[in-house]
Amino acid sequence: MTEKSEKTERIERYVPGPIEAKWQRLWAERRVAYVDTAVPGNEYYLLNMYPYPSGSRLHVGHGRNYILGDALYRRERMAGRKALNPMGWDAFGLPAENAAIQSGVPPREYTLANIARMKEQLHALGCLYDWSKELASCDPGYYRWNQWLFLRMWERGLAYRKTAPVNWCPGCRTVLANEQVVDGRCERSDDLVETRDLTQWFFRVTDYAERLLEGLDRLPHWSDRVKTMQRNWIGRSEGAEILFRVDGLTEPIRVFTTRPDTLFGATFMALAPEHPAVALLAERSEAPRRREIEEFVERVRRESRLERESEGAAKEGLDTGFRAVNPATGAPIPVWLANFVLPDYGTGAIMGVPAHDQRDFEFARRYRLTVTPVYRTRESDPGGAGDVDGNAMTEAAPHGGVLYRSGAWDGTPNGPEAIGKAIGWLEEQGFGKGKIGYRLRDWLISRQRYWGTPIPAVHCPACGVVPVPDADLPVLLPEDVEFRGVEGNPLEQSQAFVQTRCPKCAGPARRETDTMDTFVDSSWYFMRYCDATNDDAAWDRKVLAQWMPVDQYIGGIEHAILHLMYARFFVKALADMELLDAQEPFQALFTQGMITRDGAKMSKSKGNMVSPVPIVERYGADTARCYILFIGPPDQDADWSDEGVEGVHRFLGRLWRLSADVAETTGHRPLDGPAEPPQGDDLELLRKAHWAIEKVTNDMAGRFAFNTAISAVMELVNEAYRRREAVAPEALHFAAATAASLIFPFAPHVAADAY
RNA sequence: GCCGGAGUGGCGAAAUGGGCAGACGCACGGGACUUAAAAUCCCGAGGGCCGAGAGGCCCGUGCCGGUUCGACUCCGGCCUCCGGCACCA
Repeated sequence: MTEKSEKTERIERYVPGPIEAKWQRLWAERRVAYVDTAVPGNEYYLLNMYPYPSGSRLHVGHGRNYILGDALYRRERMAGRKALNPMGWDAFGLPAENAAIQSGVPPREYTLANIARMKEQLHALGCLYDWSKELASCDPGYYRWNQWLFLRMWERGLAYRKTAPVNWCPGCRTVLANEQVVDGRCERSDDLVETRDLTQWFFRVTDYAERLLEGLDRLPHWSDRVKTMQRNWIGRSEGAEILFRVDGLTEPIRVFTTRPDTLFGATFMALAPEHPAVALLAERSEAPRRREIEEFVERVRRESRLERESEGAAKEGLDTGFRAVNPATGAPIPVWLANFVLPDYGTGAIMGVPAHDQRDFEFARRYRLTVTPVYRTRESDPGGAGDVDGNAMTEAAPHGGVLYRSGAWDGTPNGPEAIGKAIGWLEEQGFGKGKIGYRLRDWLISRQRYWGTPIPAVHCPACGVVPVPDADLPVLLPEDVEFRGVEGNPLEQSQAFVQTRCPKCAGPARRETDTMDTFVDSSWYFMRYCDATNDDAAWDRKVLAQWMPVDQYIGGIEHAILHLMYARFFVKALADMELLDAQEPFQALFTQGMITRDGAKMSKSKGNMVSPVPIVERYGADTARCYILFIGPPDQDADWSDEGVEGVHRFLGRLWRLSADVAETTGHRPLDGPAEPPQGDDLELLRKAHWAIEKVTNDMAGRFAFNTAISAVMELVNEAYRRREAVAPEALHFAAATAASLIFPFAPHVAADAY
């Protein structure tokens, strides 16, 4: 081989493997990502949503998430920020338990094995984390504080038990939060969800409904999309609560309505079959009617959520025979049971105004109830003085026109004024008051499963439900449990766990066997990272004050409601307890788009997961990283195809060869020493370099337009490479150095090597 | 039904405080290097029409209108797709 071809050979061959191994080893050895969180100054807290280690393989969607985070993290480091980038594992949850049933491997073992493999893959992608702060929610050192925080919630009345109809998934044999029921089916197993009565633990999220809603206005760096989803979920509506006296009952029945102004048109009342007053009404009825009521209640409750809540479902009702009094007209109105009245919204009882509400109208027509319009418009009343015939209506009249048949409110135009008048009158007369209703319901956190944080409570026959004292934490998950997939919570098998002493009276007692929803674990893990090795407390408030809120949170849109709302609730509740100072957990949120495969979401069960590992093996981590960022704007969904990988790899090869060429001709590597100012025609290349600096800076700041940032560096490299024989070595030197710096956050290994 | 987002070449996509539409990349075509291949490099390309050629003309950012010297971008009205909520009183 001649000397020239040897040089050509060396320069033309970009072999990422050894380069990447070298830099990854150096970064790990030098612990470059380590941050002493107790020392203040120029902090930047970047966070990726911690992964659920359900399988051993990451897919390219995960990859996109972590690469995005790593790129931002490295940019902030380059800008001189003291950047914290921790990683951990959302390690509790049902799949590990199901795997145990199928394969006999204990959930802990299964989970730890998955964590080890996923960690390797993150490492192979060149993602840099401060592993000294690693946490796993299944570690007693973590869930101990989960239990501790639960006890604080309990002390404040924010954790409580109640018997309630709950969503029961027959497949998972556990209850689900409302949020985990999608289209009447279990979000995870897809089974039809049933309703069961169980005594369960709840967090009182509804106490924070208003603040969760208001807080959204102070989050300018969250997308409208996510904020809208949260607003819809909280579902605020203004209206009034009205008391209706019912013959035969001592207590009046409360009704929630957004249209108290139509009270004069309320011609019936309808209760949800689950309404507590229904039992009393049944009790006080004669035998045949009583049986009818009981049968109706039974029938509706047997319907699945899906059947009951689907729009086309027939409106079924039953006249209880009881009469309530319309407080405005003084007239008796019938009290019905109706399947369309939901037990857990408003008060579980409605006033029926068929003339002005389509649902009430349909119900009234079916059961021949009176329809009394109280608004008249010009169309329905051309003469201006006549009556609107309720019997002739074919659908509910839209709100409009002015009130009539409404006593002192007559003539008031439809709108806030009419509603205000009605509320004023109700309050004056003691018949009700203005009220704001929310769709949001309390968070059901009990799970009848093994692989979760045990709820630290003891059931004592003498003292009732007693909290486990802080000093006795953690309540450890027992190991003597077998997973056979039989009915019931596996935790109940462990006698050593279940049989205990009451912390209050020391008498024999039974330990609570419910575990916590894993969304509890993920509602505060970002705070634990800041003080991850603290054995005396969940965190030190002063340390936390330096790092919270998280500066930039990155994750999937699928967590737009559940996780993000619960985490916000935790921060607000714990701030009220003076355990921390932040009011919101995440200053800025970036939700990246999903990567689909032929339009379908990637999932283990569908078997359509694409792993980034083969790309790393074939082309190196830098190519994999740049390609995954290059496929499109990161906030947009993308359908996976690896057809463009070669192009990105060619680009990195050109950059590498360019810098090797510069080193060869100038005797330095591109970033060593200042170059002589280029002159003449070289200015064009210089200008291109400055253009790229500006473009990459703008694209990365706020916009997260990594695809166009990379394309700008491509342009710079292409131009420099094309003209490498024609321009002065100094100009080439400058262009190569600029390109290496700009590409560093995306392709750190090759860039570091070019330095 | 209410709310949010999107619609641009063969494909992924650029360009929005209004100013050359299609940067960058894939795939494609032509060429250089090579015995050959791989690798690498250079050139071409939205569609249509006219021209031997250099080149020229017309059309073109989901549809219809509007504002403007000028619109992918702003305004009005639709269509389609994606996502959230929904018998929520």
